[in-house]
Amino acid sequence: MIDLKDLRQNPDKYKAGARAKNVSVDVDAVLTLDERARGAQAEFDRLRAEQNQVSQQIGRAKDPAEREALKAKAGEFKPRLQQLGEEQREVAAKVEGLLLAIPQPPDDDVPPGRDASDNVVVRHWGEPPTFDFKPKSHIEIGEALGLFDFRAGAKIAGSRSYFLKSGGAELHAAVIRLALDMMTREMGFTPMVVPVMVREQAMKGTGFFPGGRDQAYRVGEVEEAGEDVRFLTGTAEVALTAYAAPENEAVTLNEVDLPLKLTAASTCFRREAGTYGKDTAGLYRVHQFDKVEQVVICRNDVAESKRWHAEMLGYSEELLRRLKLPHRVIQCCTGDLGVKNASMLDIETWMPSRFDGKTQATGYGETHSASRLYEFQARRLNLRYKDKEGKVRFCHTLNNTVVASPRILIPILENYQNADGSVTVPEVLRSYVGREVL
RNA sequence: GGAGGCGUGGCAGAGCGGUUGAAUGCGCCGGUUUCGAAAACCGGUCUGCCCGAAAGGGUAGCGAGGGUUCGAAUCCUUCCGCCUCCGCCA
Repeated sequence: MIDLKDLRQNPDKYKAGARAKNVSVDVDAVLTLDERARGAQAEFDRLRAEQNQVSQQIGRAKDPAEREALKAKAGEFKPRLQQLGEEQREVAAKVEGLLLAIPQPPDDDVPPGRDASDNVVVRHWGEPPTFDFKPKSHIEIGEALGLFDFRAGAKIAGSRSYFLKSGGAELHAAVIRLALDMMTREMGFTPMVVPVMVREQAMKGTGFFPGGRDQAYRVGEVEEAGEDVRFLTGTAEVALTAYAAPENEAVTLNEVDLPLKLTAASTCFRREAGTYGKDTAGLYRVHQFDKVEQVVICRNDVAESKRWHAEMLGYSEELLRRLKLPHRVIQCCTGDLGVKNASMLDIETWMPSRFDGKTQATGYGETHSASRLYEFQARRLNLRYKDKEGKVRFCHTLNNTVVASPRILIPILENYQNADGSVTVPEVLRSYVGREVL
């Protein structure tokens, strides 16, 4: 949610922002409607003030006849007030609806571009390995070693489903555990176990709805709101970010409480609607996976947000360095940001099976995504804190993947494969897996 | 699944149709007092929107939404949450 006041003052900023993000919105329509809503509100307030005065006289009046006369007088305000109230409510709801769709303008440091092809490589780490044998894909490796079973997955749960087995399941648990341990023991994040089935309000508040409604699985038998309907989250970001937000208007946080550094491993559910035919084989694009997510809720300070963004990106890079997986950092261009981000950096990890043998860029697959949202989510969630001067302000929120598995198993299996078909377990995972070779 | 109760400011807790943004206590901030502190005393202490340069004023808000009424924290209604008892299941 963007700031309506700011939209009034700087409409061009938001028009340009939407254009840069390839989102079409009618900013002027919002402003026109907003003006109407405020007009109705102002008149309502004025009339109401008059009515209140008369009403208070009724309370004080002793003489019954006088009371009746005053009642009649006060009653005259009613129809007009009702009409104005209705108009105000109606128009305000429309404004709210439109406002939800207006994207957060990209930050100045985001390169302009149409889509993912205009993203900018920021840095590389590690050299893609060369093999003196014909390297296999993770699918071939895993099937040969009995690490997973796609046929059973499809039979039991449909396409894009899988079973992890023995070494595959162990490797999966190991990366999740490694990531959690690093974030909590070394980076000072608070470990959380969070709901993955949430109310619509949490999805809206974190900015996934209304835009991403078709990406979420809905749980519950009844259509009507309030009747046991929940949504499965596609990331722990939803619960972790909404965690600190009160359901009422009350301020819960104080500046000294910030920053909140939260991490959670959670199962993530994604419908992957509109991706038919894309990455259909293997572990790359699946409906259900586990992910360790990091969320930071900090003070309303652009410089601090930027610092955290870089910091959080660094944690994920650190994990990949420990796993010794070659990767590169991508600054997403304006057109690739989505509605809610001010800036987003992805990490892509080397996956030999994706490499076309010619263009190196083809060998990298997305494994991480670090978002900087400023007030966007906090406004929707009403996530606020009291600063040192006692002023109530919206928090800033950020999030980033620490690791998502089984997707991360693709680079692990493919980069660590041996000529004999076995896979060497990365050193940092050995204590978790309990052996050196799969 | 059935029956009942509850939801008020940072916290505790009154109010149950009339000038109540809301008594009282605690906490917090400022002041007086003190060599300093405690205690005591005095004052202040919510948020959104609108008007205003500001001081200030108007309006809305007592879990959330809707309704009744000249007027609602107080009545009705739907939803959300919590608690107690019974049933069911672990």
